[in-house]
Amino acid sequence: MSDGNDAGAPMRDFSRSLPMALLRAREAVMDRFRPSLRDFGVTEQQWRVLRALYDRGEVETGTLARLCCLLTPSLSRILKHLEATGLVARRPAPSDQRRTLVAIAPAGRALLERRAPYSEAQYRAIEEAFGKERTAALYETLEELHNALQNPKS
Amino acid sequence: MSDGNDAGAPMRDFSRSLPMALLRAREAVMDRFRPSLRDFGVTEQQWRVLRALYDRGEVETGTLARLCCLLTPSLSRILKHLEATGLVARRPAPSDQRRTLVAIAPAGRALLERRAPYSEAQYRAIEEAFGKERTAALYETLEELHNALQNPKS
DNA sequence: GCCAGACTATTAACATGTTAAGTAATATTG
DNA sequence: CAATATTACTTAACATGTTAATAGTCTGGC
Repeated sequence: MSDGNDAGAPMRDFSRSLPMALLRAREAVMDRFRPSLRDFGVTEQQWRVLRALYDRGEVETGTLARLCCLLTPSLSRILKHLEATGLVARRPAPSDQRRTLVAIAPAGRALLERRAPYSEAQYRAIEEAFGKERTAALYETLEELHNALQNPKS
Repeated sequence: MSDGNDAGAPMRDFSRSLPMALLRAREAVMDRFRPSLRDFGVTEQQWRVLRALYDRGEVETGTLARLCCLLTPSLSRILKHLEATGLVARRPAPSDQRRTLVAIAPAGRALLERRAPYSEAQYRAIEEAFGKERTAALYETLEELHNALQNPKS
């Protein structure tokens, strides 16, 4: 009885679905951020890309995908859009022509700095509603869950 | 200084993004479930719909959307697909022709019961890797975060 | 009974999630 | 050094996320 072959185990209640619980919590958080994203004309994913580039400078596409939790096909389309609107710039890596380096463009930096205060204001509201210490503890817990599931023991 | 108008506040590090932290954790969890979803030929969202209907019986479309954390346009397409493949059944509500009632079909129930053991096995693996108590505590925390953000205080 | 307004579900349009296939450049092997 | 495998990115195809608009249906005031 090792890999799902136990018809006797009762099915857990749907409310005890870990993916659902994480999704519900995330949606509750995102509801606070979506209005200003919409006002500034960027999607959640486009914002993640700009945000990562702002912190990290010029990075490869693959690295950027990992940083933003995006699959490379999605990122490919997103970068095409961001490049067309002048928010980021792409160039081939000098040492390896397969790789692409991406950097935030001045217009992207400007957009990010204009929206950042609205985002920070929502973070303050969330930490006030849920508690600063509990919020910090949740970050820890989520990272530990992520780490615990990264290295399968078998 | 109430609604984002404080250019002096430093921008938080990208690693301290709550949506990102929740998303990373969720992806780590979903990586455990995706293989069997793929094997059984259903998407994550289709599974959520079948799972909710299995527990709740016949429900209205709007209720189902809330239960599954789906927007109604997405659910509309998903139900069209699930109905075409014979996994669910739809009928107009007798009392109100605007509403649609949805129920799981025998084929849907059968699919769900075939995959459930694989899903439960992954839950056991997750609880073993992360700790049964910590997992239970995380459910609590996520629900409380959700509740804290539901009723804006102002 | 009729009609303006509200409600429910769907459709439309564009962006992303997901998996598979394709393309070009680099690394590896014989 | 040539054939092959590997790597990095893109494209393709289908499903969903998100917002706006549409099409029936119901409710309440008249």
